[in-house]
Amino acid sequence: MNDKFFTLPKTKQEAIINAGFHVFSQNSYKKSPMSEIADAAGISKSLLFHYFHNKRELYLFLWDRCMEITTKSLEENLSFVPEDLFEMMFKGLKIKADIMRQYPDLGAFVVKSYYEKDPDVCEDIQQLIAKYTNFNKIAFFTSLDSEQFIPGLDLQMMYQTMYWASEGYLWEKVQQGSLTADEMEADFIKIIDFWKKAYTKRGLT
Amino acid sequence: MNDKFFTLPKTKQEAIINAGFHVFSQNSYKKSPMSEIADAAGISKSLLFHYFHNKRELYLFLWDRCMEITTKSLEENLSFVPEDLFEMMFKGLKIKADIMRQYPDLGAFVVKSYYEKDPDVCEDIQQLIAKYTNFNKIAFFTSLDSEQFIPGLDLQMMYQTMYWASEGYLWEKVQQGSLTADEMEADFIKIIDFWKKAYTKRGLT
DNA sequence: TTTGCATTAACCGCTGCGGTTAATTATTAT
DNA sequence: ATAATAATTAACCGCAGCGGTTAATGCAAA
Repeated sequence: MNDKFFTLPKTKQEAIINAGFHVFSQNSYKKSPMSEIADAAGISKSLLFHYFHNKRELYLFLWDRCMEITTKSLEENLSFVPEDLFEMMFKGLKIKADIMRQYPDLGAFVVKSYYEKDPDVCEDIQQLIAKYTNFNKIAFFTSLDSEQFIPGLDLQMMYQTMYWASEGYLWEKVQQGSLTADEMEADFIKIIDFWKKAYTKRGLT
Repeated sequence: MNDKFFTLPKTKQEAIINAGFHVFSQNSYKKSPMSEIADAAGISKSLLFHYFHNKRELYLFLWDRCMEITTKSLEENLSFVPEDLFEMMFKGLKIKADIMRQYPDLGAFVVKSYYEKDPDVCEDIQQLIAKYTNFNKIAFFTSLDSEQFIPGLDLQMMYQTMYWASEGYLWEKVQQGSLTADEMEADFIKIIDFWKKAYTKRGLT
C-alpha cells in the first residue's frame, strides 16, 4: 500500500477505514465495490486506488487494523482484571462499546470476514485469525467458583446465557441501525445489574 | 407467476424456495443473482424465469410464503397457550426450530428483507410487514405477574434477557452454519431449565 | 411420427466492476 | 507571479455478470 495514506489527517484515515468496515461487513468480499467504499469515505475511487493498489490489499489492511485496534484497546483497558465476574463482564462490554463508538462496523466486519469464502482472501484471513482470539473469552480468566452465587446455580450455563444475551442485544440494535455506544452502555448497566441481583446471594431483598 | 410451479413435486418446490431464502438472506436484493438461486436449486436460470417472470416476483412470492409458513405453523402449534412462561418460551422456540428444520434460511431471510432498502421492493415489503407481527411477542399473552417467581425480580428484564439470549444463541449457531434443529431443541431444554431454576421460587435447592 | 411440454443453451443489451491514465485543482517554492 | 510539485478527480477501458428472451433441445404421450 501507499505510505502516503498515513500522512493523511487521522479523521480522513478513519473515514476510509470505517467506510471499508461498513461496506465489507454488509456484502461479501466479491460484492463489495471499491466505488461504494470511496463514496462512503467521501473521496473518489481513483484516490482510494491511489492509497491501496487493489481491493485485496485494502481488505487485508482492514483486517490488520482490526487486530491492532482491539489488541491495543485490550492492553490499555485490561491492565488489571477485576475479580468479580459481573465487573469483568461489564468491563468487557464497555471496551466493546468504546471500540464501537469509534469504529461502528468493526465488529460486523470481523464476523463477516471470519466466514468469508472467497479464494482471493480466504486463506490469508484464516491464517491471521489464529492470532485473533477475541476478548469474549476474557471472562474465563476470572474465577467463577466463588461463594457469591446462589447455591446450586449452573455457573457455566449462567455465563453462557449472559454471553448469548449480550450478543443478541447487540445484534438487535445493529440490525435496527440504532446502536449508539452511550445507549449501549446505559442498557448494559441495567442488564448486568439484573443478573447480579438474580444470581448472587445478596442480590435480592 | 406461473401456476405450473405448484404442479412441481413438493421437494423441487421447496428446493427452489430454500434456494431463494438462502441467496436473498446472504446478499441484498440487488446483489442476489437469479442465476445463483437457480444453481442452488439445481435448475437452470431459464427455468427459474419460466416459473417466476422476474426477480421481484420471486422475491415477493418468497415473502408471502414466509408469512404463510409461519402463520400456519403457529395455528397448528398454538391451539392452546400454556400458562407457564417457560413452557410458553420453550414452545415458541420449538416452533422456530421446526420451521428451521424445513426452511433453514427462512429466519435470516425475514430479517434481511425487513431492513431491505431497494426501492424496487422496499415499499411492498414494508406494507406486508404490518401483518407479520411475529411470534416472538406471544409470550406477552401469558401472565407474567405470577407468584411463582422469586420476589423482587424484574420480570420484564427477565423476559427481555431470555429473549436476547435465545436470539444470540441462534445467531451463533447460524453463523457457524451448524444449526441442526435437534441439537437446538436439546440445548433449549437445558437453557430454559436453567432459567426456570434460577428465576422461580421452587427452582433451586 | 408427430404433438406438446419441460428444460436448457445460447444469446442480447446493458450495468457496474477493478483498475489505469490523463487532466485538473490545490499547495508550495522560488 | 510563476514554475514545480503534490493531491485529487474525471474520463476511460476491457470485461464479467446481470436480468431477461429466444431458439433449440430432450422427452413423454398419442
